[in-house]
Amino acid sequence: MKLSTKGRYGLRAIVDLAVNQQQGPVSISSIAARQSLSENYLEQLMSRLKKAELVRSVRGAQGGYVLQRDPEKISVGDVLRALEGDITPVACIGIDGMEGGCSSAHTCVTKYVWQRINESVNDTVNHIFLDTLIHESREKQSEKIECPI
Amino acid sequence: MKLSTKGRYGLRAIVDLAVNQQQGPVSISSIAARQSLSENYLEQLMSRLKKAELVRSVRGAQGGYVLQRDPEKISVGDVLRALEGDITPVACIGIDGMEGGCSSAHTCVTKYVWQRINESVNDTVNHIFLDTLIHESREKQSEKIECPI
DNA sequence: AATAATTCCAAGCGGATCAGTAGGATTTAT
DNA sequence: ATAAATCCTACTGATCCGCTTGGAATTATT
Repeated sequence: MKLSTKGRYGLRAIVDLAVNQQQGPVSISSIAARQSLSENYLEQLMSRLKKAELVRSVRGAQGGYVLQRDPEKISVGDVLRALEGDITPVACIGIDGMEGGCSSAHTCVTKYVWQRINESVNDTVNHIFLDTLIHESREKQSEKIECPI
Repeated sequence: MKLSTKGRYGLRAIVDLAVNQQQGPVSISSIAARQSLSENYLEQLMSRLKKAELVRSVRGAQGGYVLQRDPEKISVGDVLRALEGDITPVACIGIDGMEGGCSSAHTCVTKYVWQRINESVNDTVNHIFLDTLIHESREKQSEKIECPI
């Protein structure tokens, strides 16, 4: 029931990107440095975010990535689904139609449970947007700077 | 973000157990047969449920397992935690105190997200109890029997 | 035009975890 | 005494995770 590093690192990365994109495209190397992530691995995560049309890339020197939508229009759910592929708790909920090859889908008692879990997770991640995380990030950053020690 | 087969099979198993315990202890072999599970594997799952004091075992011939509490007092959360060990979405939420060894816990922006996901999953699984699933199972069973074909 | 900075792409790889097997020891109803 | 059951531990094959490697393509800067 754990989120993989794709989701964990990737969300941190896109928040970092959102916070730092004022001065133009944000490079993988700068995100990796600030967030202590492997550049090569992060590259693969950005590729997923791009494929999901959450970010846009600028190639060549001084290139990098920019958000493709306003932060208030990108939900954590969008980001996690782009990174993890499918965040349903069991396979039979995720795939439409074939129900994950489960032969007893219509008599399956526990399916009710998995659906409820799935709904509650979706409700949560679909209603947290990047702008909220950005604001929180800015506050924490200033806390850091104002630290008396 | 997937539940392992421990949680999936185990919940099915304990519901099966609850439905069939009227005539005395329910054996692993009978659960395995009804639910199409490996006996040896199921044995390991029952061992976890026993360690968590959700079921009680009766050894020897005609032995098996019985629920240790009333079905309305066993939540799906109890069962899943017994089987999966820890159903928090990321490690830093689960372990008290040390926060999973994360050095930047107090400045971590995404932690807010993981906490919200964790709360919503817990809210869901802690409020579904076995008696609900038992009733549903009985209904589906009778549907099956009444099937015209 | 050359260089350096960058994204893009595909393949490989060690380690961990999962799902299940195997084999036997112990308990107990019949 | 036997058979039916739980109990316990160790092993194993497969899969996935997290990450690395190596290079090709693009483009701003000099």
